Amino acid sequence: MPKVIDVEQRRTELTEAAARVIARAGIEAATMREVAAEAGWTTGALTHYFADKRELLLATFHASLARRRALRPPDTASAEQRLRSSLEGALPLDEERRRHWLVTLTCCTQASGDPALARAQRDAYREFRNHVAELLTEVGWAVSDDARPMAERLIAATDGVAIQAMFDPGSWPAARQLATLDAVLRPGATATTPGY
Amino acid sequence: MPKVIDVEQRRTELTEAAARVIARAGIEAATMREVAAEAGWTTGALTHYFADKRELLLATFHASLARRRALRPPDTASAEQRLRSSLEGALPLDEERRRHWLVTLTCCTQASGDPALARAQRDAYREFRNHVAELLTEVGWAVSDDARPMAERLIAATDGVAIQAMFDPGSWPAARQLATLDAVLRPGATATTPGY
Amino acid sequence: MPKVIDVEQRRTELTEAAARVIARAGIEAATMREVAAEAGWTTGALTHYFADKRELLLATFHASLARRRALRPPDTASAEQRLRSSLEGALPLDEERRRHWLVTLTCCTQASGDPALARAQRDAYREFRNHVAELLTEVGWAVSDDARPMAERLIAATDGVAIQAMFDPGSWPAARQLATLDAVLRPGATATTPGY
Amino acid sequence: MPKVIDVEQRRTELTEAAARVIARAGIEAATMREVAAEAGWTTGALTHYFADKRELLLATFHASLARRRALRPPDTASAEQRLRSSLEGALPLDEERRRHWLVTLTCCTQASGDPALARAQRDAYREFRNHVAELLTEVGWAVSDDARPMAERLIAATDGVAIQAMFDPGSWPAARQLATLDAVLRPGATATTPGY
DNA sequence: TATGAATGAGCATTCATTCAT
DNA sequence: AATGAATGAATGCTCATTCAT
Repeated sequence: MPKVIDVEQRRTELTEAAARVIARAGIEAATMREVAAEAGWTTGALTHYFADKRELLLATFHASLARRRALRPPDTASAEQRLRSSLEGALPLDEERRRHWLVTLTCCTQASGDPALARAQRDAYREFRNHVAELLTEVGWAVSDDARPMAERLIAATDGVAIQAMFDPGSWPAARQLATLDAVLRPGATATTPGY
Repeated sequence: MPKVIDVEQRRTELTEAAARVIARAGIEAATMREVAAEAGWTTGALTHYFADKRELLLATFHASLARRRALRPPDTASAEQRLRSSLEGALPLDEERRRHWLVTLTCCTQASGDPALARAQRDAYREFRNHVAELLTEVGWAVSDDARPMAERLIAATDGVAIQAMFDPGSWPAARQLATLDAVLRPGATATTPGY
Repeated sequence: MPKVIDVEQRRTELTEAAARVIARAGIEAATMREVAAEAGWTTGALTHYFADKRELLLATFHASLARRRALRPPDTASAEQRLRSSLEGALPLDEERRRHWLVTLTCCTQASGDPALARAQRDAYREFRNHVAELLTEVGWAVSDDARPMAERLIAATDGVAIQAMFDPGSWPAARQLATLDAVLRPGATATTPGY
Repeated sequence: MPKVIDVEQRRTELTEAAARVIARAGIEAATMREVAAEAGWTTGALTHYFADKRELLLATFHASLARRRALRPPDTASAEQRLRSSLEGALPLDEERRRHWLVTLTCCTQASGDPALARAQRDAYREFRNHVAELLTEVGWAVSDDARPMAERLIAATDGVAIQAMFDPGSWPAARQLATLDAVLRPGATATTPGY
């Protein structure tokens, strides 16, 4: 009898290696050889777990898209804590989260030519939006129909900070990203524009 | 006497072809052959205007990054109009602006491994931030030190909508993106969260 | 005690699977994986019975070359019947015989670079020639020195029809191949060319 | 302006190199690298003239199939000479003709899985059969309906010798092949079997 | 005995690049 | 200025083979 292998764990090992390579050097550098080397395997091993490169990349993107969900805190936490935590998961506060943003953005740029990828990306986004909307209702900041647009505004404020932090990491250390998120979440938060 | 060629115009032609290919099929599909074909030239012609592929891509990304600036309305318009117009340039309202977002995001994912690209991207972002801050001062919504953080909040709100529109175009037709931008810009705009 | 396996029978199973693959899709398609799958085994099992691919193919070719001999009718039949039967075995009258011609021809094209194969092929041919010559003597159509050239003419007439049937199966249904063989074998057969 | 190249001649150079490799070491050895090296080029050059390997092999087989026709003597020769010459073209009398038989047989073994190849092979055979039939009529050995079956018998006798010579070259030096063809072509040729 | 995980060499093909024209 | 022939180093992928189980 051959060795017993945990196929799912091995696949995760490999997609995480792929994510690291994509984040470090871009999608063009994510060759089968390079990903295999990053994971500590040979090319041949990769093809045992993924029929071809497309399948490897699709799995890598799916894993990255699913990550926001995976990082959510347990339901035992307060709704407000869970809301903040979900949004923090969308900020490039450390190397790992920065990596996942890079993989997500790479996924986005690849999605143009790949309907399956476009669908995965859209569904992951919608799921996140619904999740935030539910938490807003739970917290009591929104009721029914208000929840979705408010979720969109919150996600916009967060992703907007995230994008700026991706474009200019020097201007956006983690503390500053968090402070900005704080200001956005503080009850009675200042309007985007001063209004009067 | 050799033919007189407008070198800059030819380079622009070629980087725009590259941008179209990148937006349509991703950076991996942006081969010298493909870009040349898209522009209606042969591979050899490309190498007359760009020493190698790296230079072509760098020029393509630079052109895309410079675009927000290029689309700004003339100074004859009112400051408020110019502010709105600058921000609208950052929304994927049509195919062209969607294309430029794809190229910008591709640039971002490539910047990890390319300091020159990272610098270009950071500088373009800062220039945009300063531009928005200046307009906010001009409009009278901000004074001195307030201007930059307010510009960041505005850009966050705009880029955040843009990112959502990139991830889920179906949910974000142009009208809805514009309406969201309107709400953000409206004097006395509602806070992100309901506040009091 | 380990299972008792009929090694020879297993080897035959496997070489027949190899022959089917070669006939169906050519020698290039005859990979270890494909042959194993055709036989209903895994690759690893193949290596228990054949040290490597070369050995498997050699055995496959040997088996195919030996086939004309294997199909001969028992000695109890009349010499004339045995002669006809031997020659019929060299015509692609059905799928199985067509398959064996394909394997034999594949063997022939491989023999150029493989002296062992060339020798096996030559010996099988000579054995067949001697067999036909003996039958011709037994039948009384030839005596001593005449037998071999006459056997060669008979084999030429048969193999020549076989080759035409391989090249253009549509023109050579089994009945027509047999009729041609009949004409060749009929006492007082018409000369190849009309002669006088 | 780039170098002017005779594309057809270059393609011929390359298919002849492919034929040499196939004849020398079999279809499996006919890799792009090996064929390119045989022709004195690099792999990249091959792909300028053939879109892929399939196209190269198809062209190689077509060229080999067309060869019998190419070797025919001019129409100025007597019909009998032309008949003999056409049939001699089908005997592996020298290295070159032996090579073409190997390529033809390889083509035959590959045709099973490739309808285009099967068609090319069948058509080449039929063309040859018609050609021989016409010559038989011209020579006066056959009239109308007799021509085709007689052509088939002649081709069978020739191809049959050819196959035996391919299987056992040691037994079939050129002189012996020619002598056998002589006997077949001699007016009043001895019947295949002794008859009465 | 038989499996299938793993290897690493080799395959067809694509690519950026060079260069004679 | 522009071409496209030619190069040779990748690339994704397949393969025969090995070996722990």
